[in-house]
Amino acid sequence: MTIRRRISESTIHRLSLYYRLLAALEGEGYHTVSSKDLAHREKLTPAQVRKDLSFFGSFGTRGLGYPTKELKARIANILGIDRQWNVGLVGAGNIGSALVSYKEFQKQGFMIKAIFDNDQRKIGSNHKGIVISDMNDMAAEVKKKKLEIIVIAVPASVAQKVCDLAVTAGIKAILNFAPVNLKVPKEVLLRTENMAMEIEFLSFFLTNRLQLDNIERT
Amino acid sequence: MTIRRRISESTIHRLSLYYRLLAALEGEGYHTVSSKDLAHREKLTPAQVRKDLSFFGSFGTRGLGYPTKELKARIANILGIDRQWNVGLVGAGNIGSALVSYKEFQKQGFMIKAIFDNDQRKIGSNHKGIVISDMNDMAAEVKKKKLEIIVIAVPASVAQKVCDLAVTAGIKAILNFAPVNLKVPKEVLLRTENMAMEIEFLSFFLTNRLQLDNIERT
DNA sequence: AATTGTGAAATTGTTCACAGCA
DNA sequence: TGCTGTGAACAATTTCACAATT
Repeated sequence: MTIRRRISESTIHRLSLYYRLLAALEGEGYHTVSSKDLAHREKLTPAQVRKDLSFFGSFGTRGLGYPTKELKARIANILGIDRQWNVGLVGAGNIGSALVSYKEFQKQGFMIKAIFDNDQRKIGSNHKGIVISDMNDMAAEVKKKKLEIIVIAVPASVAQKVCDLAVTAGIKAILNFAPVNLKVPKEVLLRTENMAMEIEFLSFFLTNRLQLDNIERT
Repeated sequence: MTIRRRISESTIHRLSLYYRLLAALEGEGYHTVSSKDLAHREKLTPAQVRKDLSFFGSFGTRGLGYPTKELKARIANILGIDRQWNVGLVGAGNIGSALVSYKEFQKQGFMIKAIFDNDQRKIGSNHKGIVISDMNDMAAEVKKKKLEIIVIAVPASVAQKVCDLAVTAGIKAILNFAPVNLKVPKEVLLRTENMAMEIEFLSFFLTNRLQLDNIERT
């Protein structure tokens, strides 16, 4: 029997949350957790937690809850973070440096195996153990180091060029930190992270003095 | 007459997109834009664009479209980015430095007016024109510099402590880059940006070879 | 007694379709 | 004619409520 169900973006996002929570709860010595435990710490409802998990099978025990370690492992497997990913970083500037030292990336198995830049002064130099390559050698490096994900951390003006290089090199997933809408073929996954948009969100709520849910207008 | 309508997170998020798009279109010389123009560049439907805008009044002209400049100004006003915000940054490490140089912040009116750290070697030194203050002087600095938003860019282990300091200082909006779930009183706005969760998203889709919409299970 | 797993109901969000206007 | 503004229809998501299970 094959069931087709739609998994929403929010469900995947919440799986990431559950994963972190389970790691924390495991550390606190919880051998089992209930949907209530998980929901409570994330301001969600227990029903939603159960529904999210039920998309991928049933691994709880009625009356008891979920086995912490097993559920964590299962979610890691669903998210694909029970393995290592070879990541290439483009841009050895401020954001790039921040990402290289971002422990959370490595902890989740995202290993930065190559750094690219177009600044001749930076190329060839060593950045936390990784020699910086010329952006134009991307295709060769992607092949040699089996890079699977490219993180773009260059100024907006060159981001599309970098993106095109990555696509040409055969990359299938791109995480973009440049504040620009990149164009990619439809088979390439693109996720754009715009930090300004996050702060605009706060600005909107501060301006309208809202409690994150209602607005009144005349 | 007072109408109460729910404005969703996605609507606000899309307003940010429209704002950027309008800025671009204005630069390209468009005096008016249609909902179709806006929708097309963002993979949305024209109806959705119109619906989003209609929450805040009607500023289009039937048959013609929306006046680019006016609509952009109106959205800036709705988002609260037609003014300056005094922002305090906590953490002069990698992510902090990246944010200080992030042009998009200033362009949108988010001015970093103070930087805090707890490293005695950094305190007192000058970082892009801003003298780094002691984290423990936050309350005084918030008052003196009229800081309205605090950006947390410190390691996860000290993030809650920093958050508490900010709340005590009377801050009402916090943008958090530490990969941890902060606890704030309900009147304080909190937005947490977890870069690892963004890449996990890519990992999920790569692992399950999905086209961002369906999953098959047995 | 506690808690899962899941159809059904309720709610929220998106798209349609068209009247109304420039 | 072209395009907005919006109620109505539709679709997706969340919550409810309860049988099933330990």
